[in-house]
Amino acid sequence: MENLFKEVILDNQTTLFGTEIDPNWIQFQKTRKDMEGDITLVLFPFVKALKTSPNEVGDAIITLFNELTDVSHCQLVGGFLNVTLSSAYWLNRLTDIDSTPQFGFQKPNSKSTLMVEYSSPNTNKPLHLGHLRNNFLGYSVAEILKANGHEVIKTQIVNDRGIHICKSMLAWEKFSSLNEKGERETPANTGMKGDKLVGKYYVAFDKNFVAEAKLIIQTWENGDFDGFSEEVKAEFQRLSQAKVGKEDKALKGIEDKLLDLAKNQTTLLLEAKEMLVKWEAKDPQTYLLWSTMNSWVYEGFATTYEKMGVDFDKLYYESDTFIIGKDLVIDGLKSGVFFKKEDGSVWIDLTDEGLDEKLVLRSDGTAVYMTQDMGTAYDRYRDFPNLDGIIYTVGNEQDYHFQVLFLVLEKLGYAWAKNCKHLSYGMVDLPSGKMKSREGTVVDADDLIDEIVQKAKDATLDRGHIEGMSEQEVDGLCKKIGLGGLKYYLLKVDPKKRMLFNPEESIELNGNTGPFIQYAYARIQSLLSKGDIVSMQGQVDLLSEEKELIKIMDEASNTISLAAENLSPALIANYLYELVKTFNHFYQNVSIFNEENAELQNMRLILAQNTAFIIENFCKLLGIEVPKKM
RNA sequence: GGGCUCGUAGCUCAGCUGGAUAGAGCACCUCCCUUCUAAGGAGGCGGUCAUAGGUUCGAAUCCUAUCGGGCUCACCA
Repeated sequence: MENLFKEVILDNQTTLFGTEIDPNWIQFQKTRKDMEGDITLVLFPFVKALKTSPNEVGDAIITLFNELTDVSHCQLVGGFLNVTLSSAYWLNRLTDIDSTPQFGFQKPNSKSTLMVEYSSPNTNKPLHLGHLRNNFLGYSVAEILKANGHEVIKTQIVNDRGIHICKSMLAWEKFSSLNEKGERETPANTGMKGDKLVGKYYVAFDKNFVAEAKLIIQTWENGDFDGFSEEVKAEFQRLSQAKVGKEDKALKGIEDKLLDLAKNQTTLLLEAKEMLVKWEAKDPQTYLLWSTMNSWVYEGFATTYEKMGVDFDKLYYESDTFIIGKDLVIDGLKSGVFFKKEDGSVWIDLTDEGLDEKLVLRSDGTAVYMTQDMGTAYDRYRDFPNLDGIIYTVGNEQDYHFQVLFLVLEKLGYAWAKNCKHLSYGMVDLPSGKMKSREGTVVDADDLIDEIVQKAKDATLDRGHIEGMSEQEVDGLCKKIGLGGLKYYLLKVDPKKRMLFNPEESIELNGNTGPFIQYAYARIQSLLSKGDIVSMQGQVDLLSEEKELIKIMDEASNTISLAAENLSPALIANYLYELVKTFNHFYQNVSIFNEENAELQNMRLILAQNTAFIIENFCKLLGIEVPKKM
């Protein structure tokens, strides 16, 4: 309609205004809810340029619009021209929506192949709340892109390499208790989830590591520096001096540095480092231990991913890609993109781009984070030569890293680098503050899901209405409700914003929540089962509630495009909430089964049917399941 | 200190490329279940859109500065 209005105005511009006008003056917006009308034309640009009054311009345009069949009437309110569209127009829109299979989905002409990376955990500890936001975001963005007609490859990069893995391995060898058969703890003989078991030893490493470091500080404080270098001694004395007279934060900062100094002197860290060297040299025993413990973790992750309802098409491992990255560095050295310092370390100079110099290879020739990410990207484009872009779902603490990575790839001459995007998201805070693994304030993903499903079950049993359902059905239902609530809670917030996770609120069933949306869907199903939909003649006058519902449905396809463009499932989530709220209002105020007018009743059923269709499919985009009964 | 980012109701969040009286939910207060599921609906209370300037007919939105929170500037990943 906006295009039609624009066309009509431009066609008659000289007769209307006596002069040509700038098409940009014609600005439309949705009419405010409290005003009568559907589309509003803003008249101020005309007023300013033509030096006339809003009423003069408005009246001229109104005479034009009144001749259009779909316009019911127009109203001028203080510089705004509110146009009310006819019932027939809205009924036609509804018919269009209703007769378009997969309305809003699978848009043509947008076909490209995109890779979406998400999750990318370390293999030394279980998944936590932060991973949940990451996974739900990544999965959802992948689904939204698919709905826009893109080919999508879901992937992750598994951080299976590095000192952190060695720490778990070492701790397991050193601290695992033996059972009566003389075996160390395994998932099989303890029944523990693999990732939890390995995580337990990572924690054990840290505990013993800190204890050893504190002992070392004690010996230093006693003046005993046997076996330590002069540099360490000097640094200890410098820090001890600095402590004098300091309080609170400043004191803690120095004590942390002191602890770090001592940590670097522990035999435990030394042993972990030795293990890493052995691993890089492919020492058979170390390699076996590494692959065994990693396989435990993968099994544990698989369970969690299944519970979360996410999946992947192709996995990448850092243990593979860091080698590719090293080759890229050698090539880049030859072509002059990188340069070598005296100590042998390799760097890239990005000062012209307003960034710093960045290390891409250590002086000992080993790979850093940047090296392997270069390798991973390269590997992906080698596997999928027709890839049009990669979307990295990674926390915003790595904004700088990705800025550099994409720039480095571009400098290496890869044209695809400009199509790489970092889907950056904010941390998840708890009411008690930041999550810190060292302080044990991390919310475990499995625990959280179980807890939330249990709460959903409590609420469901409390409410009743589950007569005739088997215990299995009730469990399945509660899983959908609990997980739906959790996913919606984490997705409804703008990804880039830091968010607060309130455990109480996340399981709330009222208001802007997942269960609210699921409930509306279930209710519609119950309505639909009571009436047959036949056809629509379109001969009725619409109530404002009915128009409102059609209007919001009409925005569906636009919302999917916007969400894909902005990589923001939050747009979908907030739209869904609007739709459901509008439907609830409609449902409460309009009788659907009106025996006096079969035509009206049928149209209302069609409205309900399409609302259900949109809810169901939009929920799919968010990874949320909708139950038919609640 | 440099870069990036955020600051909207008591709390959690919407507010698209500048447009009318700033929008929800939670919490608090009133109402509404003999009509298809009350996990619902209607209404009320609650705002100097961090602050100060600027651009504009018009600013929560754009620009500048300031204040406050976060992230980041590692031969960690």
